[in-house]
Amino acid sequence: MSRPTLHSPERGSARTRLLEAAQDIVRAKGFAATTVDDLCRAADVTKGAFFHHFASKDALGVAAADFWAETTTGFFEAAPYHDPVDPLDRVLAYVAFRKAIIAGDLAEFTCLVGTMAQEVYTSAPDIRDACGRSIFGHAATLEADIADARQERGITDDWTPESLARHMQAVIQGGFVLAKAGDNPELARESMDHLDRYIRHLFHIGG
Amino acid sequence: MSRPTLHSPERGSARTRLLEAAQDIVRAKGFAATTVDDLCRAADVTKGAFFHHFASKDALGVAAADFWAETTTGFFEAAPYHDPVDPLDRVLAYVAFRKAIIAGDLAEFTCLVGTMAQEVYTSAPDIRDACGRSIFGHAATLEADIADARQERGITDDWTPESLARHMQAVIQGGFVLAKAGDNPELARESMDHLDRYIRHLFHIGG
DNA sequence: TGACACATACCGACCATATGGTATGTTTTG
DNA sequence: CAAAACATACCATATGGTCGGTATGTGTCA
Repeated sequence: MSRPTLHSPERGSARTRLLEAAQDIVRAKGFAATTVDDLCRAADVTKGAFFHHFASKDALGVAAADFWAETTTGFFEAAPYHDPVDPLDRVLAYVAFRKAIIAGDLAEFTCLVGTMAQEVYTSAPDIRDACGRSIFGHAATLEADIADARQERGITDDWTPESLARHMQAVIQGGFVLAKAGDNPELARESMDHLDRYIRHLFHIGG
Repeated sequence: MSRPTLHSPERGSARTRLLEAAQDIVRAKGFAATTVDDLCRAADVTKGAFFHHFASKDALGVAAADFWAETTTGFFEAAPYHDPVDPLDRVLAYVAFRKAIIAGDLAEFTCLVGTMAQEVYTSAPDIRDACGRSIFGHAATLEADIADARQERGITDDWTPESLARHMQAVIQGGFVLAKAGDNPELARESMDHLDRYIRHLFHIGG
């Protein structure tokens, strides 16, 4: 779905480099504060190339959100948290994985689409919707494991797999907000620990 | 601490009107996308007045975060969730209160400092720190009730009142992010329900 | 009491520059 | 060769910020 130009969409094209630059810069400065020139400079591309590939700055925002969805989908599909045979173990392994990849600089592990959605949700509905597709699409990938775990463990409490999957994303996003506000990644990990504990409680598992 | 000018700091001054305008506009458009002219127009104030009261746009950002901390502190102090005699009931009443005030437009109930922190955490450390003070200061107001509830209920599990208080804020902030991304306030309420369930589990309370 | 010094609050025109976007090329590629 | 991919110069405007000026107190002292 990566806007496959007829010719060569191979890695390293100007379009791709711009989208990759957007991931880094927008996560660090936000979308509005990121200028077209910032992106061109980082991607080593001229303005003409930028507007050849994107009709406007907002159009790049949409494309960046879509690109983020693609890359993260691939990243999470290849992650090792799918390995356990027990579905609940897979869910808990997901949380552990999300916690484990919190490392280095804040802009390296926080979420592009969560950041953008906060900023532009009212002024750029197109971007907001693209961010929404990314977040909720990712949440949906957790539903099957949660549903299987529910069935396997005979859980009948009144919460749904869809709802828990979304809540997990909310905790992750909220952890990022606090980590940024406190300038401390540990704050994000802390909330993941609470999320882990919550899920164990939901499935009646001791510490 | 509201910069009490010697003369008349009475409500309705240009400075206050600008800070109130900032609450509305920044929550809707984000800080970077909010222009000084936007604020002056909304506050019915000239640019001269703006830069008389604030040395720069960033300085207004800091003042807006501080102003937010003041107003929300008063708002939550006056809220009814403090009434229950049982400390755990107060904690749960807080969550119920946070859920209850989710109404109307997204920009009306979402958090100014959470939004700003996400945007400027790296480009404007002063604003980020002011946002952090607001968020973590508010979280701290919950710690006493949580600690009392822990003691009263004989809970000795390995989580701290400080940590839970922060996690509660993370869930709230994350709920706002999802509500914006999905353009649906119900998504924020949904996470509050999970938070309520988590706290009940932590204190070994049935549905 | 009145006049003077002084501070604060506010006004509105102006400025330098940054910014998104365009027009018109030139180069590359299938 | 034709179309896509890029480059360069340029434009209109938006934007943060400045600056000189005015109006309204406020304290002080003769």
